Amino acid sequence: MPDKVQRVKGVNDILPVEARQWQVLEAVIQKVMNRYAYGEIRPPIFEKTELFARGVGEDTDIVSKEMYSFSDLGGSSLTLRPELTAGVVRSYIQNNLQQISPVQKLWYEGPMFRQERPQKGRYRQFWQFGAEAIGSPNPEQDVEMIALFYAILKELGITDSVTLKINSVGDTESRTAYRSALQDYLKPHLSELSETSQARFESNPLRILDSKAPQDKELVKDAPKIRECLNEASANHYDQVLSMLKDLKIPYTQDDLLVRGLDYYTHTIFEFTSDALGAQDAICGGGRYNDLVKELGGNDVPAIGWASGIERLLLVVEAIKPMNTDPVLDLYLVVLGDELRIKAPQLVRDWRDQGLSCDADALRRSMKAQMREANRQGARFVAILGEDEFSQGVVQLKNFESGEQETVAFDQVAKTVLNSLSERSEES
RNA sequence: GUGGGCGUAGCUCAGUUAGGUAGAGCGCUAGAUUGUGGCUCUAGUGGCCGUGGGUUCGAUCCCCAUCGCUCACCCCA
Repeated sequence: MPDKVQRVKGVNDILPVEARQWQVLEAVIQKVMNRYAYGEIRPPIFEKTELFARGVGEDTDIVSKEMYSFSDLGGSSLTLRPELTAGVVRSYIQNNLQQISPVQKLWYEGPMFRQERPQKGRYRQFWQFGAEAIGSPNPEQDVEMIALFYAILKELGITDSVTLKINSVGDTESRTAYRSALQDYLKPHLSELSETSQARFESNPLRILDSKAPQDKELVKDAPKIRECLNEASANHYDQVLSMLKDLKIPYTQDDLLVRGLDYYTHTIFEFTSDALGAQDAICGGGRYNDLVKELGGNDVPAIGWASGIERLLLVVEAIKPMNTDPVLDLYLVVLGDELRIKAPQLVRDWRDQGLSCDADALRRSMKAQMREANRQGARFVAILGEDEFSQGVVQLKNFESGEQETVAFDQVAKTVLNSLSERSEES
């Protein structure tokens, strides 16, 4: 026998049982995005490698070591998207969306690809949904963005196990000032820092703040705070964001050490983490990126966005508020006697056309086996068809919950089932 | 890329104290009930014990390699 072909490392199959959870989550996402007036955008799965190099940043981990890049037949270097902000911005610029409206509120959902070592809640193909609001420089836009994700958490019933961490890196002037202040503070202790942090001292000193090396943490405790270096405009922006979050009663933790890994952030940055997860506890991350549109060749347009990992979010849901994903079927047709089997397709087709979820056995199994199958599929009704019933154009319609059974004509079956089901849902 | 743990039935796992070619529960199939599911009872199906090599009369067990899974580091969703 030939070897079984195995799936690629770090990816997974979403089987029907799990897919039902995904469908519920996706329905929640779509509903909330509609309420917040965000429109869906579906950029391609792959882009020119250059887009991510310029958009995400050459020095980031994502670009320097995690991308799935390849050459196509024409010799272009292409890359499976490792995140989608760069793709959305590219699309915004290329399609002149600014001309349609000065503010574009967009959302997306789809698979992303990063070649990292897999672990719990981190996969090489993973799904993100996210939102980007391009056009407004104002703090109310920041707050709406955060409220948007918070609303999704609320719908899922998991706000209690989630923490919002927030910080500001300010505008370019503030960040430059802070960079020097931080370097001045760290310089005398340079040799005490971890190897990676020493390497970052010149290239990206802010990242030393979120280092997990014990010696770095010790030093960083007394380092100057970004907040203290914000210029007036940046400080005002941030204060207003926090004040509006209080108005909306969205709890947050001000985190002076929060510095996100991507190069493009300015002003507000935030992260939602969950205590229901292991080491990979971030379920949503985002922030303002006022310079990215310009850097990718567009006009000088401010923007803010976030992205959330679906696999991780579902892990939290499963731990905190599991969904009921038992299968449900309106009607199962049980046929007795092989001569009648050929009548089944037309009957179930008609009932399906009339709006029932309906199934029938195609293995010519015994009645007992068909009844068991109906039970397995969560059938709420079973229609039993034998010789006598067929000659009279009727079925025995059995309510699978109560066990009650009545004789119903073929063309009345769907109506009877639908009436009964709608009565039941009104009661509950 | 670095380190730890683990690969035995579709799933969760036991087991070989010290090497003699394997078990349970769940699931699946069927019967008890020849036209009535769920509960119960009974029986059955199902495994080159991840793969390759070595030691041995003999390896699922010991040794080596390899692949895979998993957790953590780095970083991130």
